[in-house]
Amino acid sequence: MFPEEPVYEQLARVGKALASPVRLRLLDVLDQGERTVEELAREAGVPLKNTSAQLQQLRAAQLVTARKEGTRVHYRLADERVSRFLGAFQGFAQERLADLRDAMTELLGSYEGVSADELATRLSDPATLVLDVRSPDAFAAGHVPGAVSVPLRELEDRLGELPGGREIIAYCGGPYCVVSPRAVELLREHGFRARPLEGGLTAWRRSGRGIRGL
Amino acid sequence: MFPEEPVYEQLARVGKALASPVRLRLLDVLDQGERTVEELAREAGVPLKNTSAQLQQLRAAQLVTARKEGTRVHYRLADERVSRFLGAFQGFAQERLADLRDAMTELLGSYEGVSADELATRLSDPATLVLDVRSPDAFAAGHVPGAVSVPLRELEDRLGELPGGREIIAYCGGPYCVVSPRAVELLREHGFRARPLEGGLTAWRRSGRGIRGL
DNA sequence: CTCGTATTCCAACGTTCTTTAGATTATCGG
DNA sequence: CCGATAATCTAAAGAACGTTGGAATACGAG
Repeated sequence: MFPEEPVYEQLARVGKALASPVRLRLLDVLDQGERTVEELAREAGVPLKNTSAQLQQLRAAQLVTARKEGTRVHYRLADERVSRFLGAFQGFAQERLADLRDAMTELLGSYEGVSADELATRLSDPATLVLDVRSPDAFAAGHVPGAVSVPLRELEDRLGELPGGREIIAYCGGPYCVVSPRAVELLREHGFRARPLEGGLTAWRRSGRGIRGL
Repeated sequence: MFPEEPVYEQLARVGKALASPVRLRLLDVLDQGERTVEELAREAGVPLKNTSAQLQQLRAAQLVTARKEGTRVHYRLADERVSRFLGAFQGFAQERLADLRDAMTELLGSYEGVSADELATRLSDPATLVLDVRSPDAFAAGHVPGAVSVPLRELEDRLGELPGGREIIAYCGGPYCVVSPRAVELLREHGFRARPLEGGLTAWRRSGRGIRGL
């Protein structure tokens, strides 16, 4: 009577993949670059067993692919279109749910961010310092060329290393990462001029610009 | 420790809305135009109670809005962006899941369809007949200007009414609607030249062209 | 005011999904 | 070959979701 059912069932497979906060977060981490299961679990704050289980589902929905190397398995988004769709999905959800926008401003504050385009033009400007405030591991896995790695944890102690006068552009992982706004807050309290990169490293990657591994 | 959680929870709300075959089908019907709960239930082949329950969820995710008129409630997609996103979602799922493409060709056959653009140019061509093979109710709710309503059920009996020589473009609801391919099959068996409209009335609507109510 | 219709609310059941513990596999280094 | 590590598989408990029956609401017609 309703032969379309299998088609909608297939469509729902993709929807289901996007239906869990844990999976969405894993996708956001992977959108910064390839990661092993262990790295993913740590960066996303999800128990390892669970991380592995959710990755199986993402793989079944063909959103990620795995590559085995020795004893560890590296996951990555299946291709660039997944990244773009993820961006569209997040944008769509944001324009739709006021609660989501509220949660974001509460989380991220309301610093006017720098766009990926603006960052690109500033890269060669000696009056700008680009600061990667993620973990050293994340930095090693891929970062904006020319960025300096200072994990947020160490930032307060290492303020002396930073040159005065230059404007600092701080970034972290994805569009919902809280780290760079925290860094900007700290920097401004100590008299630096600082702004966060809008959308984090993910936005940089999506804008088609290269990242540099270590 | 991981303050981003509420944000991902909100994102997942939208994902969850897309995680059920029933809801996806309801959205596809609504993408053709406004419908009451009862019409939706009938067109989608879902029990009325369940239809209502699922609509509550779609409303909570702000994908649809309701408008009360007398004793019945008319639902529609919240705005044009929902329709566009739905198209992107379906396209993304199709390019991703081979199983989905298989289910589609099994369901729809492999007639080369007419694009909405092509249909637009053909509308004024007297050598073309545009055939709406959906139910009279659906036709009344909105159709391609100039289209003739012949529900698939009646098509075989009314073949005599159709002019020979003209090419027939048959359409039904959304991209996964089986009705127009069936109609094309029937028409070709009886010697007519016929092709389906790619993506159905939904594609026509999305392409920004008007539809005519009754 | 009462009745009938369209829809929603509430509660309950069954199913599916998430999470985690325990066992298992695969690979590397010795 | 043995032991250690990374990841997965299996199974089971718990939470969330889909579905449906019965009651409730809201409205229009008479």
